[in-house]
Parts: sequence; C-alpha cells; structure tokens
Amino acid sequence: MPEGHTIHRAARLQRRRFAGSRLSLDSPQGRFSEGAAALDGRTLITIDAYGKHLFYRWEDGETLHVHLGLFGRFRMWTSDPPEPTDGTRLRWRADAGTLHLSGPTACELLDPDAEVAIRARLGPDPLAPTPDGPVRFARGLARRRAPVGQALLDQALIAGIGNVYRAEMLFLAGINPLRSAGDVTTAQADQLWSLAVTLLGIGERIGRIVTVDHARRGYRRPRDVPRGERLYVYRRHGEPCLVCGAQIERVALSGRTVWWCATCQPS
DNA sequence: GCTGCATGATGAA
DNA sequence: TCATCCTGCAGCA
Repeated sequence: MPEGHTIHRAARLQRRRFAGSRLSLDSPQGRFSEGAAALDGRTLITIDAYGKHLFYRWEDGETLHVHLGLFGRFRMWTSDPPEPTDGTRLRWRADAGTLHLSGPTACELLDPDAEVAIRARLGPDPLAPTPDGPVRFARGLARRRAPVGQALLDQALIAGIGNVYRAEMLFLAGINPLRSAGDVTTAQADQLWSLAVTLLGIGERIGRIVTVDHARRGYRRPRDVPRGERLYVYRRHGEPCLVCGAQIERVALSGRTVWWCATCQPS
C-alpha cells in the first residue's frame, strides 16, 4: 500500500478526525508499550507528512515518527472497532474513532535532532511542493550515473516514489528504466516531476494508484477506472501494452522488479 | 496449516 | 549484492 500518496492521505484523514483530541493509546502487541504509555491521555496537535514519513505532534512537544515500510498499514473505524490482531503495534482511541497501526518499519518517539536528520536525507516531495523542488530533482538526476529506474527509488532524489509510481512515471515519460539518469534530458526531468505531482496527487485524493488516462479509456474520473485497468505496466509482464500492444517486459533493478514497454520506452 | 509474495529501507560484506 | 526486519493475505494442500 504505502507510497507517498498513502502517507499524505493518512495524514489528512487522521488529522481531520483526531487533531485537537485527547487520545487513549496502547500497544496491544507490546512492542511500543513505553511510547504508547508516554503519549496516553495527551492531545494530538497535528500530523505532518513528508515523503513516506509521518510526524505526529503532541502537546508538550513530543513527536511520534511512523514509517510504514513495505507492510505497515493503518485501519480506522468510527464505531465498533474489532479486537486488535497480534500484529497491532499501536492502537489509539478517541470519541471520533479508533485507529490501529500494524507492521510499521518505524514507530518511535523522536527527539528534534533525529527528525532533522531524517528530513535532511530526503529529497523534494512532489506532495509537499516548494519552488525549488523541480530544480533540485533535475539537478540530482543529471548528477547520477545509475539507471534512472534505480534513481527514482532513491528517497534522497525525490521523496515518496515507490515501485509502482517509478514504473508508471517512466512509461508515461517514454523513458527506458535502464537509461542512465544523467542522460535524461532537462525537459524529461521536468516531465517526470510533473507526472509525480499529478499522479501522486490523484492517489492522495482517491486512495489508490491510477495512472492510466481515464478519459481516453472511457471513464469520467480516475476513481471510476476498474481494478485491472488502472496501471500501464506495473506487474503486467507478458501482457500487451495498453498503448501499442507490444509485450510488457520486466527486469530487476536495485533489487526490485521494474516493468516497461520496449516499444514505448526504447533504449 | 503451509508457502510465497508484497507499493520499503538498512546495514554488513 | 545479500540478509534482515516489519505483517497480512492469497493460494494451495
């Protein structure tokens, strides 16, 4: 589930439901018992998202850092929450609802220095845009020799891209994932950044990744595109390209599989 | 019940 | 590049 869009969406929905509330926290699994006890009964001020990281601000200045990793997942109920599973690292409850967090890579209290260190190693976030974001991204890309498909997963270059968006962005930009990042033109770098802003924005709004041109495929909105037609190349090895009909290829890159169309993304 | 797999990231070799 | 950590689910017996 979790690329940058999931994180920003979680921040927005949880903020809306819980910001300003006094929360009861515990760790049914027991692996975050001390932290939960430290926060129990305090008021949540707000939640900041950056890249794939979440920072929860509590009264009295505490910060809770959450990173979902590959398996992490939030579940939220407005009424009648189920019993927590064995994997529920953190549970919190307020009048407005109940939240369970399972499987995170990080769920920890953070001192200010540690947060600065985390933020310092992250590149620009297309969902937290600043004026210099596109330029920082383009410069970073131009400086790298690694394949562009590998570079896009580097959170120091662009924060929030994961394996689905990397494959889909490269398809839409017509760039072969194995091409050297440094050989990507400035215009293509700008296009990749714009695609990231647009695609992650759609994902943040509707809660799932849809990268196909919904109008061209006969749907009114991205959210109307049915499962199975939402992506151009991700996990479509051997199937026909939705644009040209050629077979989708795949290759391992920086330990993860990337898919592409050899015709639409020539080397 | 078991196996394998997944939209992530790190540290050692 | 590999091993490791983090869970839940589908697919199978």
